[in-house]
Amino acid sequence: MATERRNAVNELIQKRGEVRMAELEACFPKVSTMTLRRDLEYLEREGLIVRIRGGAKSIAHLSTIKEAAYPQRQVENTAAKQIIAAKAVNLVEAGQSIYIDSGTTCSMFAQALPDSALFILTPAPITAIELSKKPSFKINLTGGHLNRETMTLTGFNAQEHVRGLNIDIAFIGTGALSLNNGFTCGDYYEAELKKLIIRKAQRVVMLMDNSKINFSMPYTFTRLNQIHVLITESELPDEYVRAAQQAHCQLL
Amino acid sequence: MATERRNAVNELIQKRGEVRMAELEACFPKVSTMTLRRDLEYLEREGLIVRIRGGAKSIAHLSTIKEAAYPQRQVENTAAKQIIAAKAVNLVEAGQSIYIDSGTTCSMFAQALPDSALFILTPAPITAIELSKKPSFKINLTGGHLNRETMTLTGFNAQEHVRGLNIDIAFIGTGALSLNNGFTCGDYYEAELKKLIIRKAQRVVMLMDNSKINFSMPYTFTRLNQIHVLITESELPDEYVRAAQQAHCQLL
DNA sequence: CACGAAATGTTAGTAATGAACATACAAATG
DNA sequence: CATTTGTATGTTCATTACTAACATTTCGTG
Repeated sequence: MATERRNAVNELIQKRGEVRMAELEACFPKVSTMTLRRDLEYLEREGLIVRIRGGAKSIAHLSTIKEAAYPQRQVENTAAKQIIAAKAVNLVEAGQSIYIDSGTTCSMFAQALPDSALFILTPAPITAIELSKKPSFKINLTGGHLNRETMTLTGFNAQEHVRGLNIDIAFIGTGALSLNNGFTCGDYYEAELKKLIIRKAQRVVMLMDNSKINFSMPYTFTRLNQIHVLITESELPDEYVRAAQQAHCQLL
Repeated sequence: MATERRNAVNELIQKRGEVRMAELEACFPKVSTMTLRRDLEYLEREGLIVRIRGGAKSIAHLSTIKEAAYPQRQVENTAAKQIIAAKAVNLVEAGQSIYIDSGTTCSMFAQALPDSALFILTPAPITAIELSKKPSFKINLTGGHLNRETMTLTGFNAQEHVRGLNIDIAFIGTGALSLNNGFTCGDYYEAELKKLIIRKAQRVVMLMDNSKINFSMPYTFTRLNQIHVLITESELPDEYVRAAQQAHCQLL
């Protein structure tokens, strides 16, 4: 039957992410190349795959949504963010209830988490979708208005939502850090949400790559003395190390 | 400069979604085909595009995330759903406040909506992300627990959230329709949310492809007499047409 | 200025593709 | 029951797009 084979072809592509024509022919020796070609044509029309020269790719595999979501933003400092994510993962224990903020650094941290029993709250739909691939997570989105710039949910509803939950550890991202203004971000509502989370969480962990240092953005949402751990990819400048020590903020 | 041109090529692809080699050559007459080819190769390695025979596509455009999210689901009826979506779009007017349910049919409808001043509430993070590409929309997510099976937000929080909002038109999807059990779906919490929305909305529009007819799923969430419009891709069987007439439900 | 490295251009061979036509089979029609 | 229609498939073949390999230019750096 035609549709059975098509589904089989589709499944194969979804599973592998990408197949060459030759592989397909090997898997389906009973039908001709042309038939498989036509199957691919069909699946492409259905929006399940893209045909590339010599084979086809699964669209699902391609859409590691990052590009879809933060469109114009450059892909910067991936390496640094990976380091930060790796450090942060060690702070989490199975069974905990954690909050993961929006932003690329936090999103990488989310992806680095091992599949274990965790309750995860996040205001980032993209992170939620990524997380949903690991079946042990219980995922909760804050809800509210979706801010296009940051792909973050904010506003009255988001805050209402958070009030009823308990958070063991909050992993927060930041737009900037300066000695004068502390941790700052560019959106009022996001700042408010961060403040609320920081107040509610047992433990607050800030994830920040060093490129954020010595800048300020409009809204201060916390300072070194209110957070418990600050994770960066490498050593901070001396004045920040001193400030952190004074504020009893652990550096990782 | 090489990087400038690459960025320009990338932007062009991101803007158009897809370009043919010939178009690229027309846009960049100063460089050879081969250079453009190498640019595409580079952009592909960066994860920004996929090269297809004869040109390239933007990954951002492809990540019509639907498949990323409903992974295992079989290939179904895209054509039918497109027809339904096209019909439904006509019911919406600028300035309205609408609810868009989760599910592939509703998601296609969402994508078919023209960019106009609309307040849109949805329990589907995927739909929210899709919608965020159209800048005139005000997008609101219900929040709550993310159900992996359906990629839908449900639960206490989602319902709390909805209570405070006013909806002009609700576009609802369904798992099945039968004469005995009415419209049914497979998840208790989703059924509850749908019920609530149907109660709150001024007008209720059901989007359903005909393959859903004559089946039942565990939870009934509404019946023909509670909805105002039922949109399908083609004529319904006679007994359903009669039932709809009796229930004063418009068929489109 | 000279040198190597990177970017670009040129060419030619090849492999993938799609169009056109042919066949087989099933369903619909008379 | 014969005929028609439609769908799925196979086969062939010309076209085209692609890559690899090599040649040339441009650029940056000592």
